[in-house]
Amino acid sequence: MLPVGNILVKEGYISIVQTDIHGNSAKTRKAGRFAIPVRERILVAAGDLFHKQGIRGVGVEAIAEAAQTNKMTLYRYFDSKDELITEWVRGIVAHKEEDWKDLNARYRGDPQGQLQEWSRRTAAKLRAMEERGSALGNAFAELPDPNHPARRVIQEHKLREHKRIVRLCKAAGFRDPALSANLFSMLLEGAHSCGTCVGMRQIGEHLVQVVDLMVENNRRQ
Amino acid sequence: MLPVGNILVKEGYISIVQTDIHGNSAKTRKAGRFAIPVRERILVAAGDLFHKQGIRGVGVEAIAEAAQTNKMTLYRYFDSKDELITEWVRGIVAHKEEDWKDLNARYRGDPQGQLQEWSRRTAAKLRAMEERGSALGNAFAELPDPNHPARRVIQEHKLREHKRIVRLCKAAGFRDPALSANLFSMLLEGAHSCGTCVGMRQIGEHLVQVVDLMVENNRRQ
DNA sequence: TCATTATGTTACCGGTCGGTAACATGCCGC
DNA sequence: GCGGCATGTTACCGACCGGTAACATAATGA
Repeated sequence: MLPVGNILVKEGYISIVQTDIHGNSAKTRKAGRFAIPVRERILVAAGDLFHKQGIRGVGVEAIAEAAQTNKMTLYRYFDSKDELITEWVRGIVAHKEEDWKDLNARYRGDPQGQLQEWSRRTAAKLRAMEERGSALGNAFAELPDPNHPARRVIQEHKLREHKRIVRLCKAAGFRDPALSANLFSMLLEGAHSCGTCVGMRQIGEHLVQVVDLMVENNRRQ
Repeated sequence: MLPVGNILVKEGYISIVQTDIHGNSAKTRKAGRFAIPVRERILVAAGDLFHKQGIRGVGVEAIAEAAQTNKMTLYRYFDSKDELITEWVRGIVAHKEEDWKDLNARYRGDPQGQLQEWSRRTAAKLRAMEERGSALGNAFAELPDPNHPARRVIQEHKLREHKRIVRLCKAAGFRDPALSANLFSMLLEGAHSCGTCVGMRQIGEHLVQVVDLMVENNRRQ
């Protein structure tokens, strides 16, 4: 069991526990209050299962169980499974965009630095990933319906991300910003799929190397 | 209706027809023989639907209908849906490896040329794709079970493909073949996901440009 | 023509899934 | 302690899905 905050990972399933004032774990109490509110627990559990077993491969019942609650409560917080999926995706996207903002704050006025640091962070995520690929990428593949709200959220996010990269390439003075940006995007996206056969660690390292080389080449020219 | 050989595409579903000696379409005959054998028709229909609606999003009944046959006949040719999926994946993989062989024959002893031509062919496929991404990539995302035969087929294929690229990079005399090969793989794989937000045409063109640049740089050095 | 073989038809099975209703139980603030 | 409110429990519904059995029909070849 690997403690991660209040979330314990056990046998591939997450379970969320809490100890009350007397040190009794929530599991021993019949209906104890949890440190993490239900809604969030459900989202965490859903995300974990969605990512591991595929969105369509996991039922709401299993999600509720993994979140230490039940189906009824789940449906009191989410109108439907599709809404739960969408909310989950929204969370990931929000987190990534927070990451971009943080990057922008730390490397203000240094577009090259931002690109390099982003590649380093991506490499770190790849290293921590192992096995199954990108959550957003998989979700996108699993939701073919162009009208599915979650799919739209992913699509819009990818577009924003790409525009951000184009902006950075322009600011960094790349000779052909559109081409450079596409190159960066292809590398960043491709690393996830390639990692499954080359190994996440190596692909991460090489991603960083290539990005560093590109930036260096651009500086010298 | 867009005629593609004996396969007609209508309203997103494929239907396979044939005219007999007297010019009567198979549809008018109650149980006419088809030019394309049932098994192949099922595979084509399954592939089309799998790719468009997702593997888990389409039922065997719908596949049988799209193939102008019925569920019973489908199960006479395939033991299970999973086997049908696997057979379909095997077909795609075989086709891609044929493509590699053809490349090797046409550009024998010219590894740079092979890499460039492969990028051009990939770009052409991207252009013809539009909308939904790579069939293999999506299938891989939709089959999380590491023991699923289809997943293994994809995995092994990706590995072979990557090894082939490494071999080409070595033969082409790239300074760091492992890194160059990973770069190529990332580009090739990433192009499919990026295409959905940048546009398949542009991403294809830029893919070719980048690969050409890499080869050129390698030649000059 | 007749028997064989391939295909179509219908009906069904068990299981799962998303989603809901009705009610029971616990928790907390007053 | 009591009442309101969040949560848990159980049972259920209709729909769909993968897969099978039994039988009917059509094409083919001898």
